[in-house]
Amino acid sequence: MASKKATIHDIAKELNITASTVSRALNNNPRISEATKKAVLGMAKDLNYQPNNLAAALRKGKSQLIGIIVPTINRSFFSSVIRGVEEVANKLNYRVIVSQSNEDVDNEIATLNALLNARVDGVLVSIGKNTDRFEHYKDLMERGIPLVLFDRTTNEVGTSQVVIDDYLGGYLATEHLIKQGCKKIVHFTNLKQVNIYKERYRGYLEALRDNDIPFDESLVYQSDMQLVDGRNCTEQLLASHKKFDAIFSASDYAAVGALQILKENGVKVPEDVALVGFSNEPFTSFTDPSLTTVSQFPIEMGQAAAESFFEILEAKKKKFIPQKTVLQPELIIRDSSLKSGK
Amino acid sequence: MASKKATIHDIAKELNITASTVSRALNNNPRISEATKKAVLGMAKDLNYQPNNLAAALRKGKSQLIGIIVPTINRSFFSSVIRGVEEVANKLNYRVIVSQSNEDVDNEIATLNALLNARVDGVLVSIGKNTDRFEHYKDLMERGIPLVLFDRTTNEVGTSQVVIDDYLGGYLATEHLIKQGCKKIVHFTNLKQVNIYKERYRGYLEALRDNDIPFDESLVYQSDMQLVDGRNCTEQLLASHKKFDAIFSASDYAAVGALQILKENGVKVPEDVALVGFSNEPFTSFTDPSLTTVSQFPIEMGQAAAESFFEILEAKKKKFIPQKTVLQPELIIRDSSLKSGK
DNA sequence: TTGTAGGCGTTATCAA
DNA sequence: TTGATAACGCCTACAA
Repeated sequence: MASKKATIHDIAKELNITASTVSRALNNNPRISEATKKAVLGMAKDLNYQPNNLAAALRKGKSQLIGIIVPTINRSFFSSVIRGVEEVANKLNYRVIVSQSNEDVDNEIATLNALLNARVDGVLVSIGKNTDRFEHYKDLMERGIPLVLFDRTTNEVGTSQVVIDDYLGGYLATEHLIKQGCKKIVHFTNLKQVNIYKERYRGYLEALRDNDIPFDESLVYQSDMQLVDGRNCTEQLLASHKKFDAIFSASDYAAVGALQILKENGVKVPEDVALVGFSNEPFTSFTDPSLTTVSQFPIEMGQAAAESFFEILEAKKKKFIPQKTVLQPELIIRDSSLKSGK
Repeated sequence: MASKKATIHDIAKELNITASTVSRALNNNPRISEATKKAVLGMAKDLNYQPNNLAAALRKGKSQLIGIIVPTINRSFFSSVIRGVEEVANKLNYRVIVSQSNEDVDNEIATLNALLNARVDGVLVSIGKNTDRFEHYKDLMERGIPLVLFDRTTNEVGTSQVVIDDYLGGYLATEHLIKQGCKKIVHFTNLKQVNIYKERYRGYLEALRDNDIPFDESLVYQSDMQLVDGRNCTEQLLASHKKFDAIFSASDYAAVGALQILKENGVKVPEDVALVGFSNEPFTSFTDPSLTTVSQFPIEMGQAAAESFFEILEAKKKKFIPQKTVLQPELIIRDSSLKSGK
């Protein structure tokens, strides 16, 4: 008896009641007797009833779907964030649709529209590196669709954000290197793009100042912060014959690139040069030496983003004041920065 | 003028035509004049019309949504597969919903039901390690809902599958080690669970036989194949004082664990022991030495899975014969297995 | 080529 | 506590 799917009408017919009653029974509506409720639930099971969320969504004007846009899903950090969102969302009977922008603004807009067409109830976004237009997000706000930005955010759109304290992360990393006795600390960063790097840089500067270490601008290298960029910057660094005893890279990928070049050139890590990355990508514990880095607690970030989303949803009718949730990062100390020996 | 969302009725009203005409214009129905079509498209743009896919889905009985279930999203391999699926799906105006089973059967069933409630048009699944029941998938088949299994599959459910030739992968890896002069090749595997490991093991055996290398069962170590398992197995291996000159680990994670223990014990890789992993996880190019491994072309696998899905969808009315798509793996040779020196 | 009418499955409103 | 009715936005026979 596969036949067709059972609907609330089928249940109603069997029980000689109406669909509205069935609907109420199924939705824990208080205006229903225990007896009929029990009967309905039993019949629902018998008929293997599966609610059609689509119909409910159409009627209610909400889909129980949350859209997430990330630059790329293929990155431990982002997939962990997604996982965090799912954990919270699933508990509240929401599902998650994921799309990638591939760091492209047009793609970001297209994918956003696709999500809207799928009638998501709201969108969580980590904006792409090159995104310089935000009209599509402002539109969203005007249309009253909940929007939460996480990790890579902007203040241009007046909505809730979830970030880690990148400033603190940069500070902790730099301070740690200073405590290891480092005085000439190179910094790899990318100040032209998203805020997160600027904040980490600010932490770096502040830690230097607090410890009376003179800032040397020539020790700051800017790039796209991929592995290959870390390699290139380190090669330039070595070729320049500048003195340095540490590198704080605002990206784990660039840090690994640095590690490779240093080793290839016989520079010992951490003995000659201490090294710290940022993000706690899984591979940082696999390198030799393992890489000191800063954990951003991606799962917690996802959870916080989801919670922010639901807060907006709750507050929809009242006026809502956008919140900025700031998570604390943690320095994960591994071998690449431990001068004190084993 | 934010007001409410425009519907086809709004467009119709503006143009003094009916909603059905608008619908036809919007859906490239041939029964429409070029003139009205142009007018409708123009007005749609003016009113910033966004189609309500929900309503269309309800009416048509299909949602343009594909559900994907993976053991964990936080794994380069799986997230790349998802990306591959997205590429194909998005082109055909389908969206993707992702869920994780976390390697748990009950979770797998729950998540499957959630996807069905979201009225996905079909499901792509990589089954969990511990999944030993398949009724929920058989149900799916009976209900005529397209199902495609990928990577971790089973033959218990008569549906299309997409896998790589794990046997060939195991063969290539082992053969490569033999060509490097290795004769005592340890194998890390997990034969109690999913097929993929059995196939890799079969490739290992066959390569040994083809090259007249005697098989020594005591060189096969079984575990859960995580990093820590690789460490444990390698410690046991060293403690046993067996002679060996290579390790072929059916998982990159276990291979990295092996690499760590070997180095900690002063065993040189590749000079003393050559090492090959499996999956081409990104970190395999970051280790020192970089890790020889087998690429499974996850993006291509995702694309193939999506294509299989659409084939089933197309053929829905006719009888459909399940297909097994087998992708060819590729050996990625890096430093960890190159005895011939730099 | 266009219009009419009905319904996809559910829920909200009103009345009983 | 339950029933009747309409509506969410769209698509599709069928009729014109």
